Amino acid sequence: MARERQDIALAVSTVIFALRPHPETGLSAPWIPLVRRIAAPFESRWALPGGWVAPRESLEDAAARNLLETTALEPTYLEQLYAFGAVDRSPEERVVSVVYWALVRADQAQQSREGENVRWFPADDLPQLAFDHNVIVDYALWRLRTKVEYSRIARAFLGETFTLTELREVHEAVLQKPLDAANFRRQVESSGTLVPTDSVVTGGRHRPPRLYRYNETIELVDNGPLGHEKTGSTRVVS
Amino acid sequence: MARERQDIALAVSTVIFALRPHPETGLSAPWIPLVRRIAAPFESRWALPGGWVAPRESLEDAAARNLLETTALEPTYLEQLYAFGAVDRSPEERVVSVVYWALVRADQAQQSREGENVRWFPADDLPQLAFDHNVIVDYALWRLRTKVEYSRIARAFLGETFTLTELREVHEAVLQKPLDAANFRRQVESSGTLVPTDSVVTGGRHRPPRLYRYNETIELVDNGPLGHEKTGSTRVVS
DNA sequence: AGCACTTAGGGTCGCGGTGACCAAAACCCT
DNA sequence: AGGGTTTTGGTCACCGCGACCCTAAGTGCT
Repeated sequence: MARERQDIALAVSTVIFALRPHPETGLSAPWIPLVRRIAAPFESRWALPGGWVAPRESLEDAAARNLLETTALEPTYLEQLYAFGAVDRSPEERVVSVVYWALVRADQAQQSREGENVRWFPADDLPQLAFDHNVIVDYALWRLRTKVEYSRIARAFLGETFTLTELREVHEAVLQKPLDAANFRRQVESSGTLVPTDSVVTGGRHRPPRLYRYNETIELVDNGPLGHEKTGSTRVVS
Repeated sequence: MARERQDIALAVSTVIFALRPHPETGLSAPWIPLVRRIAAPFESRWALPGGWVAPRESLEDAAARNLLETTALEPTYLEQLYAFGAVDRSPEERVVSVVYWALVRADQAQQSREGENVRWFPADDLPQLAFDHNVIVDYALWRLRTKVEYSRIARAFLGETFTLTELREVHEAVLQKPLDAANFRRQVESSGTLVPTDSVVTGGRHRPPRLYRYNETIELVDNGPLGHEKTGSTRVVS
């Protein structure tokens, strides 16, 4: 089964989500960082951060590396989204892109050097992007919204401990709709994914809320075909 | 952003499901075809059908083509599963495999020339396969089972029209558990995905069941990022 | 013809989860 | 001390689902 030269370039791109106040509503909403292309094709258009896969790194490692290089971000969550392989996605060259999606905390997003070539945009209000990247972002947004309801990815937007209101606000930001505080509490309590700590947060002019942490002994519903083993050198911080 | 030679081979493999009676229980269950490798690495091991992506064909087209070439099958359903890209998946060469999963009807599976190099196995009882293919099949099976509950993929195992009992038996075969006939009926009826025809099936020694067909006007819940547009020359038969 | 048999198809009922809404608790600030 | 604000718990109607029962309508046998 000898193989001829394929001349198919293998790229990795990542849709990175962080939560920030939306410029219009003022409510927290998903934002993503884009990089401005400085070469053809689609020169000067905004595009997803990405790059080529090195010969001796896994796809996930490539995604994490490109993320770090272009936006200086280390995600708290990273998952494969889809492999895009239409023949005419890129003019001239044949490029297959394996796209990942990632979540970062707001404080991490602050650190990312924003400038002429990297800028954050509200995920629901993007300019026309290079390649098929608008379609990709829409799909990533759909996955984020469906998955936040049955998985535990909201933790990736939060610190080690958090109040139920903070967790609820993450869900509200992702789903873009208000949730009943009391019902939300019961849901997460009965799901068993949360463990109450002994501490509460004082200082607000209201009843001090309890701090919770995630129950590490519970499995994620769906963490892909590779289960839990981290491949290669990727380290997902908790 | 000049790119060096990557020397990463891009392959496509497919997990093909058909329903057949299980050798032990006798009940209908998922089977998949495997091909025997005739070259290193993993020579003489069973493996998923697949091959290299041609420079000017989409990933989906490549999957459909390899399917046809190796097993003479045309799937009624074809969807991307995952891109596997660990560095050491294949000894020697660096191979990234975009894996698809497909559904074929039992009568189609009959046609597939079975022989020394192609054989069907019960999906839950496989030998040790080449590469990471055991993991891949397990993941595909998981996807099939979760998706049959909220999507309409069961139609891919059936003909144009079918009775509710036939549809239920497909679900039972996939989920490997019996379902209540009355409750199943209400579920699919209230979902609106089915349209009753005027015909019934006579000949059985019992009340003749009505034939149904799928409601084409209803959208699939999740058909991937590319929506419904068929890319390239892939023709998925109905 | 009539009866037995078999599957189709419909009815009922209890349970659990969800959402809408209300009420109390606990803290801060004035 | 009292008002304001958020947390936290309670109630209740509703819906979907599963378990279970019953009737409908054919075939084939006697």
